[in-house]
Amino acid sequence: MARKTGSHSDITGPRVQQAALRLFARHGYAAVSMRQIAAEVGVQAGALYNYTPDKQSLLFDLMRGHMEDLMAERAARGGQGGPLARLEEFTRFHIAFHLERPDAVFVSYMELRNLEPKNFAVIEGLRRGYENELQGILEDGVAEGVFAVADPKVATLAVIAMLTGVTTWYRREGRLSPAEVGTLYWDMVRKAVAA
Amino acid sequence: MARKTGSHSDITGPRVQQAALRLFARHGYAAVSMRQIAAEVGVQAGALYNYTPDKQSLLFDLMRGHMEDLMAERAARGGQGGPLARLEEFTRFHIAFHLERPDAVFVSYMELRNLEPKNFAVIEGLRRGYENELQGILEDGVAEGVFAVADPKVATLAVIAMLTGVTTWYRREGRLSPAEVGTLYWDMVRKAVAA
DNA sequence: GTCTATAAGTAGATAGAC
DNA sequence: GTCTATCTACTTATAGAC
Repeated sequence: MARKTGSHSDITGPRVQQAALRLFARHGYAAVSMRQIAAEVGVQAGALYNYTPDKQSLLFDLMRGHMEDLMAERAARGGQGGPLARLEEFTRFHIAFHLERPDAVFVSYMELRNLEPKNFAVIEGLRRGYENELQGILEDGVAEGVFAVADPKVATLAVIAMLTGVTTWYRREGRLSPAEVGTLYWDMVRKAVAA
Repeated sequence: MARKTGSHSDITGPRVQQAALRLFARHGYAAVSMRQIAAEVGVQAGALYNYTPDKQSLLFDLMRGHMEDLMAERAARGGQGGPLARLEEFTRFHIAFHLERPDAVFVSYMELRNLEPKNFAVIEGLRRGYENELQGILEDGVAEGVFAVADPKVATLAVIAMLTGVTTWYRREGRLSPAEVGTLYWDMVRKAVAA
């Protein structure tokens, strides 16, 4: 099927997503208007509705896409080796993945409140799946005696909070490379759960 | 000076703050209207302007109050003892203080984007002062050889992110008391920075 | 101190021309 | 596919009666 003259659908669509992500990350979902997004893309507000049924879907699609990327990359790596090796891999992966997508991370952690209940349930399900991966590693390590954590669930949430916090201060122009940051955090995670 | 008949200033004022805090925490600053706050208090929207010059001041006063409470309570305790004792005190204090004020914590960490530049600078200054307390403890411990942290600044931010993250999952009705949570986190912090 | 009424502007979303 | 124009509702903030 030949494309119609003047069709920019395959170009404008991704640009709408990018503009929304950028603006939601900087100012917050509720503070950003459809007109602002349109201006960033370079179209009028009405044109946005060729690419999204409404503003809420724009937010939900961004967050679902981010979480699905996260899960897909985890699945691709698969946990090889013992608990210690898997924990190191998880830690370095989490840091690297999050430092590559600061806007998506920010939106995914800050805008949960602005999801409609049904959409919230979907995102929460994906997040829970990711957390369970880490919890499984910690529980395996405890069973083998290489880790000592009094409460694997709390330890999981504590480690993820620590790792994700890196996005609040890391700057690409700063003194540390993502790999160096990964090493600093791995050192702390390793010791925190050590037997 | 006798109070005028019908004056509720000393009662309504705090109620406005409480309602704003509650609603900002649940839905976000940008998503909450002055009418919603007024409805929660039980007055009309116009009456709110007897207590705040504008919506932005409402947010700023809440955040500044929270940070000043935090700094005041820290100052009152003062760091006695060696680095290990001071770190334990800091950790347990941070957990307890944050679990007592979930709404204020949530607003203070989520709404930084919605502060006007001048207000943002004030809050950031207060936060920096708090972080410096922890960084000083870690640096003292490294100097004495009781701690081993490759990068005290990064370790400070990592520990604070881990501790503050407790507010995202803790529920009063849950299986753990605040003191028990404090002990779980202290165990991880202690090991994470241990020599 | 609180009310009602209102000003002046912006929101999300849609209709129809091109 | 994008535009202009518009609908309806809501926003912050103020003015003036009581």
